[in-house]
Amino acid sequence: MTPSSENPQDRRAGILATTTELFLSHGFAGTSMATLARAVGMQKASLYHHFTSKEDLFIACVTEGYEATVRALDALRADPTLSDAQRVRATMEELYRINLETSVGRMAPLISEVAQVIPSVAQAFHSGFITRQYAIVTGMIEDGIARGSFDAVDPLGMQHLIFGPIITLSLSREMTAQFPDRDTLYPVARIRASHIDLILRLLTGRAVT
Amino acid sequence: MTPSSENPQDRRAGILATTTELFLSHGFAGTSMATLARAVGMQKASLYHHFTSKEDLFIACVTEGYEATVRALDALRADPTLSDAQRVRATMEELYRINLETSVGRMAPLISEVAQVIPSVAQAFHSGFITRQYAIVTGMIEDGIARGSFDAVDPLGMQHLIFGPIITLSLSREMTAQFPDRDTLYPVARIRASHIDLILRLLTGRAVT
DNA sequence: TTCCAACAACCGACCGTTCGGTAGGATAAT
DNA sequence: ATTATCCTACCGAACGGTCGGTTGTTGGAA
Repeated sequence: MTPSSENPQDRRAGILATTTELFLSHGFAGTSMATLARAVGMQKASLYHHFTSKEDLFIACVTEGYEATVRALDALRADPTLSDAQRVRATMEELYRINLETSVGRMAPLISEVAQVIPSVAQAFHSGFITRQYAIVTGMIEDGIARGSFDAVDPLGMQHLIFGPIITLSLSREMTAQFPDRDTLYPVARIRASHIDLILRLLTGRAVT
Repeated sequence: MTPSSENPQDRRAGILATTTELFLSHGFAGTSMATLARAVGMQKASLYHHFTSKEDLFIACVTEGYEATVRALDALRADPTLSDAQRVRATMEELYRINLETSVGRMAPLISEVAQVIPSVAQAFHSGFITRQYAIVTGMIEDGIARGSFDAVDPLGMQHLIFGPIITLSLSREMTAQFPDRDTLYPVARIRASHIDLILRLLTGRAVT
């Protein structure tokens, strides 16, 4: 039959994008290969032509795609045109975007589901995505403290104070995805603004930049 | 065969405790009724004698058990022997216990997995557990502000700053449950102490009680 | 330019296994 | 004798995965 469309690189990316959405909404065990194949417009056997197993497909969904997000954060950390407070603000806005709007950012609950069955994917996700995000932000705060821009706060505590509300907000919105009043329960813009304000207040002692 | 043991109330609670652990570690779709039955020491058909369906069993796991946890928080809020700062500190310590050590506190990722398939359970969990936790803490902060004990911070922002790191820590520890260095990556006692300290600093302006 | 082997992509049909759930009988306490 | 509890045995459906075979594309030899 026809190669269906476009170039093979885009095809693979398209399959991953579609299947990732289904994994996110129905879980790993709750999504069958037949369902995935139908969603990308092919038969199950054809999907097995592209990926050797369901596990292989899932690992590809998780690992491919977070490289770009981490690079964006690295760029912010190295940006010399920003003040330390501006850098933290811009980074937090990017973290909200990554963890609420990209599929890789919404994958943490999914990873915890399969962590016991496929331990390697938990390792890869944690070291490749989570740890690197943490390191960038923690380094940013330590830089600010060293330069005298920030108060001498505990970087570990600040790290959890920055990431905790963002990741939990992502999880809360997944959990309430089909609630009619989700945006009232969890208003992203207002929560983000308040969060950033409070963090900067802690870092710079009262000033809101 | 014999009624196996003890009184029927404890029996049901025992079944729920065991199956909840399995649901938590392998997900809803990833845990079969046969596996659950074997874990509680009976045959699948016998488990169906106690619960009419897998969904029924799961809903019981989620809904039964969070009443006690919410009552403990209510008691803290009403305790007149505590200062406002002490009350927040004691409440946060209890929140860490609930969300890290009790099974109901670790269920958020599980709920998000089944939310699309069983919408009612997401509704019940959210209104019966999440919303009530939030309301207690938010009310506590508003009380403190009204009494002049706390600075005039945004209660919504504070709510997310308090719950976010706790729920995320719970999720992170689930995700890294089988990592050999989990307690080094996520040292609960140190994170909790730092978290409480930073929250009180925001509320009382610098003082650490 | 033509031909054809090699190849990636795809399909319908099928494999053995496991799924959630049910029927009917055995056991044991009351 | 009744009732609650548990069992073995079974059902149709769905699961992950494999099979042999068909199609369009491609590139090099004639």
